[in-house]
Amino acid sequence: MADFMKEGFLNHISLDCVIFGFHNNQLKVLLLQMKYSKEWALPGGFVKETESMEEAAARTLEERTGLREIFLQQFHVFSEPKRSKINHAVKDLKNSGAGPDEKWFNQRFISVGFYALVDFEKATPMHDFFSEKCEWKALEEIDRLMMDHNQILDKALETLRLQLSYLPIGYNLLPEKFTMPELQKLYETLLGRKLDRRNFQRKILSWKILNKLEEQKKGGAYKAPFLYEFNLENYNTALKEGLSDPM
Amino acid sequence: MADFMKEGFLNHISLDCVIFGFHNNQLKVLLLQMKYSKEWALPGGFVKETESMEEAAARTLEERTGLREIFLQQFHVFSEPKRSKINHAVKDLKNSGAGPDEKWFNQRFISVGFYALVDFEKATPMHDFFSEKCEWKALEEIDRLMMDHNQILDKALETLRLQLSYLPIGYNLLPEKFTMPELQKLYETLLGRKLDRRNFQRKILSWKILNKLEEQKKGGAYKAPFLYEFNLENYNTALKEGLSDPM
DNA sequence: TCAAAAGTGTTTGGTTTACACCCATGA
DNA sequence: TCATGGGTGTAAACCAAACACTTTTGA
Repeated sequence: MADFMKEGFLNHISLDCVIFGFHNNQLKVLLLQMKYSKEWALPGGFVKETESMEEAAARTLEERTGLREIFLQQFHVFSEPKRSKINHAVKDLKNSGAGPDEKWFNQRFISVGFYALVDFEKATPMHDFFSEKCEWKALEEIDRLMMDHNQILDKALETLRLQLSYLPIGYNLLPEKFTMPELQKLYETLLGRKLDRRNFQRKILSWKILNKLEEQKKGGAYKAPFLYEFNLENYNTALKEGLSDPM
Repeated sequence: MADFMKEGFLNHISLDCVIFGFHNNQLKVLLLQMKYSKEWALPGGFVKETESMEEAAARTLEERTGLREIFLQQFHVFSEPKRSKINHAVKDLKNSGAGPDEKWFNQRFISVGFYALVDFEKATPMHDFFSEKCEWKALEEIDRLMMDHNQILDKALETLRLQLSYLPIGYNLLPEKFTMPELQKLYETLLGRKLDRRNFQRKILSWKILNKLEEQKKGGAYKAPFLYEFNLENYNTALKEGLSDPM
């Protein structure tokens, strides 16, 4: 493990991933708990000499979740010289006797933030060499994170909310088939407020990114809601061209 | 000049600035012409060990224009491993006998793109050590740029257009006092389409970011338009909080 | 048969778009 | 005096927000 410290990875450059999932009507984020300090942190990674940032982020995402071909987007660069000391000094590896890692982690990193939207059910959380746990945490239960990771998370959320108005969201966050109330819950959770059922449905349907299917949910009590799936062709078009135009 | 090659600057990390100005009803961009290859390029820079990316970008902007306290914002990271070879190999410094610079420029750079909006009249274009000219170019007259700088410029424009719908724009791009038709021309140029005079005025005024002044323009033929200035207090509030909310 | 959730349509109000007339100025 | 650009108001169209009734289901 220690050999990547010297060869093959670019100095000074890292990335952090804010991986969002949706479960039990809650927005969740995948976090790692570090081995020594027990601090919680966003999954991060470094960039190989042959990779673009996007490829490095996709690799990191795959290493932590097993997932590929995921919506993954850079949203901000975090570059304060003291950013590694923002919450408290990194007691973790620096004082852990980790040996050759120490030099690597002691350098200054400029980190590119990425966010990803993944299917909670399909992800298999896997921790890395420096952490002992990898878990989904609901937004509300997230407290202090390592370094400036709280800021990174906040910025990711802010970006996600902004994108909600001009990009389709939901594919990768929801299972293949889902109901309109489920999709609405997702939007409500992301926006942090209630939406009108009927107006929501009208608006979403006007985007033509859904295919309506048959009935469902013997499991659920009360009237069975219809199932929908994303119309990937239209969905991807909307991803490229946006849902509405400015001004 | 050559000493920064080794000490004080971070390896692998650079920044490029897309500096927009507005003059003669045209959107212009500040470009450098390189000494040897004669290629045109965006002004770029590197990051000192003690600087954030934002500070490095502000320094670069000041070095090329003499301006400080300018609207300056990161918009994307360009990280393709081969990005320096996208238009054609950098014949420039690599084959120029520049000596110690050669190693520095031959490394792979991950570049953070920034864009700035500046007052054309106040800027004093100054070229750097590697270039022989620094000039404003209207968008239409910009042809082939060095490396991936065409992509960087395109992405900057795209970002600027998006921001137009939720951020106030114009302060720093226009002189202190300006007329409504001038502001409209700016918007039309940025958006690339004509807008209705009356609707435009109503919309802008509803944002409460302008102060109306007295008459003007003995210089101009025909009816003299009113002058406006930005109401900085409201302008800055709008910058922070946005002009409209999504969904 | 009732409570809770889901399906659907209509009314209303605000915003955006389209459009026309008058005024000031220099040629 | 006329062509050009600038100032202003109003009607129509469109979209978003508010809202109510019916259906289904399990208890």
